[in-house]
Amino acid sequence: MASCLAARVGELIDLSQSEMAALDALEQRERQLRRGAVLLRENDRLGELFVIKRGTMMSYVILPDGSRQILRFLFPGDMVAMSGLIYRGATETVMALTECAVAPVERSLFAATIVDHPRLAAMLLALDQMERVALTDRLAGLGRTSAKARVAALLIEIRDRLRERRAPTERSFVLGLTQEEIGDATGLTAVHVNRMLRQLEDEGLIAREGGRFTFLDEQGLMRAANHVERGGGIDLAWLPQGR
Amino acid sequence: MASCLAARVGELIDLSQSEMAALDALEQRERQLRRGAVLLRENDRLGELFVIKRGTMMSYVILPDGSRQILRFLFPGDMVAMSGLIYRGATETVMALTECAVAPVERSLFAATIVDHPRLAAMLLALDQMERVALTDRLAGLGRTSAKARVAALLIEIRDRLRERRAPTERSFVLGLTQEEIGDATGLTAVHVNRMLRQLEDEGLIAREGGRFTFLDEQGLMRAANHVERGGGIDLAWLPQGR
DNA sequence: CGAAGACTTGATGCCGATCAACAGGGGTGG
DNA sequence: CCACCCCTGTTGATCGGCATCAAGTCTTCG
Repeated sequence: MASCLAARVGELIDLSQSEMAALDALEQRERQLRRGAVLLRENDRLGELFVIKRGTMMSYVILPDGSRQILRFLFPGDMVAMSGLIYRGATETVMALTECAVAPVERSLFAATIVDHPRLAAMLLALDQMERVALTDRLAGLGRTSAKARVAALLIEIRDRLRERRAPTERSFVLGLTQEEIGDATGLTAVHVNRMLRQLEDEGLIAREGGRFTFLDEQGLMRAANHVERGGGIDLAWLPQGR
Repeated sequence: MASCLAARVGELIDLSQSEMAALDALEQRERQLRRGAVLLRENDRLGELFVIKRGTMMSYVILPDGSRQILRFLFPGDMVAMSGLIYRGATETVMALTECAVAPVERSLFAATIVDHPRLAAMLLALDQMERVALTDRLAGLGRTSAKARVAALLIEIRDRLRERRAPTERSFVLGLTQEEIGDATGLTAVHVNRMLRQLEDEGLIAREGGRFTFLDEQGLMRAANHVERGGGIDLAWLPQGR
């Protein structure tokens, strides 16, 4: 399929021909990234933003004391470096977790798309809000939940994101993260992440073999994670007419 | 001044007459809130969003175990319940910290504004990004910094937000939060917040009298907070033409 | 085959939570 | 107008969760 952005947006609304063409146009160019490659580094000046076409990435910041906080995991159809819309320098580092392909988008082209397609502008705002809610959920997790809950929540989040684009029938999935990375995302040490995974395993909530995870007791895992379901009720009736 | 949103956006770009009128139109209605009043509760169905006109508010979630995580503090010109653009139910509770006035905005009017004024739509995206960056900074703080750093960072953040709209010359400010609220924002207990404030005081970084704070050693406080300056370099040259 | 990275497990220590007690103050009702 | 009470702030004592340090295994890749 041509446009990953169109696929993402198309799950929420029916796109017009010209809207689809506009989104396609954003992803004309393509750039390959090898596993571990850095797409952009904090404070890099950047004149473009990116749409992820294939693979998974992550973004993070490094604090003065050298510790790392992973901010988000990125999947096909996600936009990267949107904060470049306002800040001159990148606010986070973005790195490929797997082989990836991204589409660079000039800011001027982005602006033109907003002007020509108001409904797409509204959808971008809406997608931003979904991401903001995901961020606040994680914020609440970091501030107020136990180590076990945070690890469980991360497993669920990644599984759900992977499912969006793959067969939802798969009983298991490959996480694709080291325990150190899980720790940097959840605010824990790699050692403690290991213990929490073992505990989840001992309690019969998950199974592991290599990097592959299986949820044995999905209900129990959700409970352990303090998981809040957000699916219930998307409402886009207010959107303007498509063009 | 009529429109708080116009004031906020106007700090970043020069608005046209018709853009200013459009933003004014969003804030026609006004609703008063008393200190402690709840504007909306998590899971409330809502058909509108709000612009804060006067006062300060906060938004939070309550976790299954009863603990509270404060997600953001809201000031005049901020938009509330933008996540209502996509979720049918509110994702956070919003409460007034002081006497407040808010302007309810119908989603349909919001949509019309986006269509008529593409540059305003782009600015809303940009403002969203500023907020997203603030959120990720706080995420990194919660995940990776000490209790003292988090409290110091909160003091700086609130001071800066208050300064945007008041005399930047004031040496001191009224925080307007209880220590319990500081704790719920930083992921700490009220007791420990108290100790951290005392420590900052003993180290000569801040002074307190009643609810009024003074920064005695701003450099030292920033260092203690792991503060990252984001001001350096706003770039909005890519924006489309105003109408 | 060697080396580096990822995973695992145990021992110990510290930061921040929890429990507890008391002081001050402001609002409310009698 | 006063008495009471609840909320907020303050400080001490103790506890526990997660970090830190350390050692060893397994895997992967050059």
